[in-house]
Amino acid sequence: MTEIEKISSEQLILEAAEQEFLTKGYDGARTISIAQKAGVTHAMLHYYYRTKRQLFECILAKTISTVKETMLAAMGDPDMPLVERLKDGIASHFDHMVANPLLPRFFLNEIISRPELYSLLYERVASFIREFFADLQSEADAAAERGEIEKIDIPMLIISIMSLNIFPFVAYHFIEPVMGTIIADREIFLEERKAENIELIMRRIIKH
Amino acid sequence: MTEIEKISSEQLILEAAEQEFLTKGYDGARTISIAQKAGVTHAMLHYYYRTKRQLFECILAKTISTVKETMLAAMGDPDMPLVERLKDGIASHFDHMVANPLLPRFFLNEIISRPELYSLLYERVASFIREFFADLQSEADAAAERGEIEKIDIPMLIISIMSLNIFPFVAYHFIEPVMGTIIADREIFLEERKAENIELIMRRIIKH
DNA sequence: ATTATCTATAGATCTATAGATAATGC
DNA sequence: ATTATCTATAGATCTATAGATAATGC
Repeated sequence: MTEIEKISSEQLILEAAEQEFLTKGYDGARTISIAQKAGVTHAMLHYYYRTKRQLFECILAKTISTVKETMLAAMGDPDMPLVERLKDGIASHFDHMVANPLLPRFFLNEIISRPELYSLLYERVASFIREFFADLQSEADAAAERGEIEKIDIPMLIISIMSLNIFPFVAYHFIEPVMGTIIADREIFLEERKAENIELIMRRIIKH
Repeated sequence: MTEIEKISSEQLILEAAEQEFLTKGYDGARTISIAQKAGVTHAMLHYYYRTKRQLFECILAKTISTVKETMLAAMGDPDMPLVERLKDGIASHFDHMVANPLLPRFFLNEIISRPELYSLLYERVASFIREFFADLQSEADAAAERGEIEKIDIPMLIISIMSLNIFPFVAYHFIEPVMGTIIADREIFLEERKAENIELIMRRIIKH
């Protein structure tokens, strides 16, 4: 067999499952559809992953590690000056959204709205998020003290950044037709949107 | 019977269905759960609404009219000066979110991700949204001409406002633990959040 | 006489498994 | 000998309906 044909059924099922779960959610996903997409019989799915739930958890694990990478990227470089660091973090975070446009909706629906899953995730990231916030806040306080920026509340600022960066991907289907020709080219729109988000946050913190 | 007991089964089912569909979505909703919540036998649900789908469409109609009201409120008073009008519109929109916190997620998931439902809704609101945008844009251009505000692109500004106002409700369960004590009191947080969103948009358009 | 409600069950749809058969790696 | 795959079907879960019975408004 050539290398190209060598993609295992196990892998094909995983990829099909990712697409199915990310677009339809756990409840809406069908194991039969996954098997069809993967081009294998339905029984194979159970052979490799036993249950729909276990297959879902494999996808879940993938998304959680992607989200962690995104969070890390969004933290920017601690050695940069605060304002540059923020610009950089916002841009990186936005780029991660572009690379994984289906993740936000999936994540908000399947993890956050299920207390058992969410508390599990939360335990893993809580401490390092708190550290990150404390770090940023002290830098922000120092910069404000020096008169470089407005006095800002970091948690509030982060919520603003997340709102601006994530919402367009959760609501893209809504935005697209309403905005009309402005969104004719998705790539151009996303570049403009990224710049706009940075502009908004910069104007919020720069002294006037 | 007293007035209090007089709530019809038909109405009880509708209310239970609203809660079920809004929290679990169409796929996750169970007609049995709805009947249990309503305190009637399962057969009653089919007696009044025939199918799960038809019951869902009743709820859908309610949410669509609520969303329309929200949009109208968000447009603010056309007779006000632009800056005041925007402040007012943002605040009204946010208040509508507070009053209907489950709607954004439901709307984004159940309507926007289903092309057939979305195109139906879109046809109804497209024209009056376009009018609204054109109106705002010409006012914004005039104000920019007079040097009162920055030159702004209205569709982009609206996306920013929607992102900021809607995201906290889609992601509240995520925000709550991450932000920790800041969100100890939901009402206070939401008031602060509303003020912050207005501040962000104002700083974006005011000349510096 | 019409409307509302209940019990019991059919029907439809998915997930999961059993058991036989084919393919593969030592 | 183990791993992969297929067919056929069991099992579980929901939605929907049939048909009998009770409540209600003229």
